Amino acid sequence: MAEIAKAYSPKSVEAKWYKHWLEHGCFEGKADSDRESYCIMIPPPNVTGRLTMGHVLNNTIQDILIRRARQQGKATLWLPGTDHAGIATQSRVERELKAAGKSRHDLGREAFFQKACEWRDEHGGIIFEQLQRLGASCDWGRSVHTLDDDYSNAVITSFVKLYERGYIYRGKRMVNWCPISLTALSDEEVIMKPQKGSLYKMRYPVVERPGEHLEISTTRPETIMGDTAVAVHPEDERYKHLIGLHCMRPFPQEPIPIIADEAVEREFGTGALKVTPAHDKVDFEIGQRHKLPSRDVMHPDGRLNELAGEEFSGKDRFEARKLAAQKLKELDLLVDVEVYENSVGFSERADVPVEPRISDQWFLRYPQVEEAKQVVRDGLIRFYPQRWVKTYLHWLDNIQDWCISRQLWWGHRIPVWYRKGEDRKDPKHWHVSVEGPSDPENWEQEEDVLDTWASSWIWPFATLGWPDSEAETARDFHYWYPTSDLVTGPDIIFFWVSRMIMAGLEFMEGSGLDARIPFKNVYFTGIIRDAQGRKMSKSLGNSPDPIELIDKYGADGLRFGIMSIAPQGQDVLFSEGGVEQGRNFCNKLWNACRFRQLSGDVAVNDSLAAIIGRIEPEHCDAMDQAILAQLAATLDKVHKDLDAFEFNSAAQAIYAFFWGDFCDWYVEVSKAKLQSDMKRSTCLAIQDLCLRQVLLMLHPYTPFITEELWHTMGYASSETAFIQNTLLEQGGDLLALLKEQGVVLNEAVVDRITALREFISHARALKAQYRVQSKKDVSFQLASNALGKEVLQAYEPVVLSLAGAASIALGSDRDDCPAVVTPLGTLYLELGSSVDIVAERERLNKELVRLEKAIRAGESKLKSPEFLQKAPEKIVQGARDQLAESQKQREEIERLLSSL
RNA sequence: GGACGGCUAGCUCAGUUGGUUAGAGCAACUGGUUUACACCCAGUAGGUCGCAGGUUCGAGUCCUGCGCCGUCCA
Repeated sequence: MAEIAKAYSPKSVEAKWYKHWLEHGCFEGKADSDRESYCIMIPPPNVTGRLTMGHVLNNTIQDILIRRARQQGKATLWLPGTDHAGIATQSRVERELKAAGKSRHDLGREAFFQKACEWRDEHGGIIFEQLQRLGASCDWGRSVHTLDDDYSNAVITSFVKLYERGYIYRGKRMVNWCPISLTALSDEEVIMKPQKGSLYKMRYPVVERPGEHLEISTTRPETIMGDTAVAVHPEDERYKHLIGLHCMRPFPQEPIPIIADEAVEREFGTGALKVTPAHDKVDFEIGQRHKLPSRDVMHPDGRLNELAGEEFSGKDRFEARKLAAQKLKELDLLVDVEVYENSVGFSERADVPVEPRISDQWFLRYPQVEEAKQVVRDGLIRFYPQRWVKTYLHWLDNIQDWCISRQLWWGHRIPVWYRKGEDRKDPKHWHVSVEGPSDPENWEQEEDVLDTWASSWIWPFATLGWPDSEAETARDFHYWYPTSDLVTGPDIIFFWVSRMIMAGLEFMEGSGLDARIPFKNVYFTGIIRDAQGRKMSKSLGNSPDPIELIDKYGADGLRFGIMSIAPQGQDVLFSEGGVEQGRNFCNKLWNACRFRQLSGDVAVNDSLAAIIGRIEPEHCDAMDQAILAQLAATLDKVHKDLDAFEFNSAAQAIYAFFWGDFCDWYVEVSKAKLQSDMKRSTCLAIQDLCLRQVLLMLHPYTPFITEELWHTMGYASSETAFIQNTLLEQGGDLLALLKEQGVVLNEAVVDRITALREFISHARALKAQYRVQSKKDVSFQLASNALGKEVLQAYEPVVLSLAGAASIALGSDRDDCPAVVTPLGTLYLELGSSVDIVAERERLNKELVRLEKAIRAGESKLKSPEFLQKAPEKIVQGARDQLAESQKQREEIERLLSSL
């Protein structure tokens, strides 16, 4: 056994073990038909991304799950990977080009793609190194990127299959258009934000009735030029007489019909709506119903075009808004402008208002919608916390077709070819296949690429080789699929989770839904926020660099810290204090092991049975039994919590046992016990046992330090016997093994030790209150009850050392020293000087007040016949016992007070 | 407008089917070079459980209404 340093220094330990683990293939997913399979697919981070606190939380949880699965003897696979992040990556590369005075069009499609690949290769993969620093036990050899050849093939195959099955169509539709990225976006990529704007009230002359006007409200006067009608509600008495007439669009001047449509909100503005089918979703639908022409007055980049008229052509949409308002004023058509707040959709990536725009796009009608609802509703897939089920089902109930095409060059190019010289709109002239047409010279491929999410929704099976059956065999597809748990944020429940479920159900074969679902449990993490509850963002500069935190506190410290402050399913308010606590915890663990080493060499530690074999039942006293019982209870609690994905509850249970029960109590108790030759070896065996189980329980949270200590403490049977391959017992297993050894835990023992611990606390408090230095051994006298006498006689050395006492004499009542009522009797502190009567009275009175309150409550409860009649016997008896105890203590305190 | 979540000690949060005197960590305060650990030890203080009703022998916990904060959907 090696010497252990005084303070834990994570740096070298972490690097050393990660290297060992990789060298010995610890994380390789190996199919094993004798064992249950357990598989997690990483939510692929952006290939050029850097580790964020969100990743830390998310991946620590995944690592906890997979490491625990190993401790349960399962065959495990945690498959890592990255996605190409279409818009994000493309705009980064374009920005770089722009700095060099070029655009992607200067390069051309092929060269641009090449350039983007280079950029990706240069900046990519860093996040993997960072995840390794965190200790993530992924099978790196299986890493997948969404633009890998075989993954791309899977993406294209999925498109072709869906097309063949009739789910995909091309159409000129209203889409969310990003004027910066120049691409369509899906509804999910649009963020609604409240905006302060103006509501313009203006009047359009009614053509057929000179002198009469129709008042119209709009927030977007810059689209006036695109108006092709004015709509009112058919039931609106104010306007009924105008339906069928025309009014004059102010610029460019042209009569447009006044129509009736139920989509018009009568209460909004004046109740008359200008209809611009090319620039608004609702207007587009009205236009369809009334066969109105579309006037698209905007360029893709948000500048107005020629149709808008000379004055407006070339102006940006926001500039045009001002200009249009001004022009209305000049024409004396502007009635009023009021301040108005409404929600405006913003492009998630470019953070500018999206422009509803008509364009040719590819759409997907979602497959397997009903089945996707069913599998979650019926619990084939479980959500943790469960409440997200409602959000999920609500989205599926209101599902809209998915715009899957993007006007980008970075991504999977849609596998559709158009016959040269023919009408692209007519599917008769299309070729849709994975390989492409055999006579490519006669065809032009679709320019658009697929939405990144349309490549990542097949992640759970495309990473395992689908659709290539040879690859599936090589990667043990059928062993790992369906995967076990998915860990992700609720913000991508629509983007990703629901879509993966539909994809799994659509593409996987198998009779039952349970064979086709992509995963069985979904754990939704919270969002990491700063201490003020704000989201972490680059612009606020409030997101700490996890790698700096690892350098400062160690990966284990960061992991344990974040897990103990992360409430279940709620957002996490990050503060460095939590990480510091994690580091401190690791240091405490380190020192507990170090102290164990300083206490004496161990005999045999390399199996649980061997350690238990060292316990001599006849020397296993109440304190030993109590800590063993607490250990067994903690094991059960940790298993139960982790089964329910309650990570911080399990962490707290381990913390409380290790720090509170083991270090603060049992190790302190041991210091006296180790003096006794008789008790020594049993005590050390129990310490070894506790530490071993603590290391095992902790290993999923803090893999590095536990592996290190596992070896230095001799728990490993060899260099390469890693802690991850040791099964973690249930409490019952431990009790059974102890029983075989002849150690039977008496339930009452824990209560007795609790009473003893309370007694010690009282003794220490008494000393502290009288400003006696805690190290100074003082003399006590105990007017003991039966329990006190027994306990004191049995454990005198321990009690003396823990209370910091030179002696505790059994005696009778005193009236010349401060006293405290304890479960073992009334304890007197011999001061040698006179008692501060005022202070003592104050102290005792306070205690008296507390007791009287409890007694009043107890009495009134026990006076109520209904309580006695209706409450369970156990509760009634408990109340009686408690009241009796309180009354006894009150009498004692009253006696002490009167003797002062 | 709808849905969901939160409101418990100065701060962050536990509190599982209603049951004995509502807990922990951090911060604060007092004292401490104990046979490991100051990244530590001992102790003290701090709560009308958001508000108002209701059900019940008994409510932080269940029901109803309201308020504030947050998220998502329209």
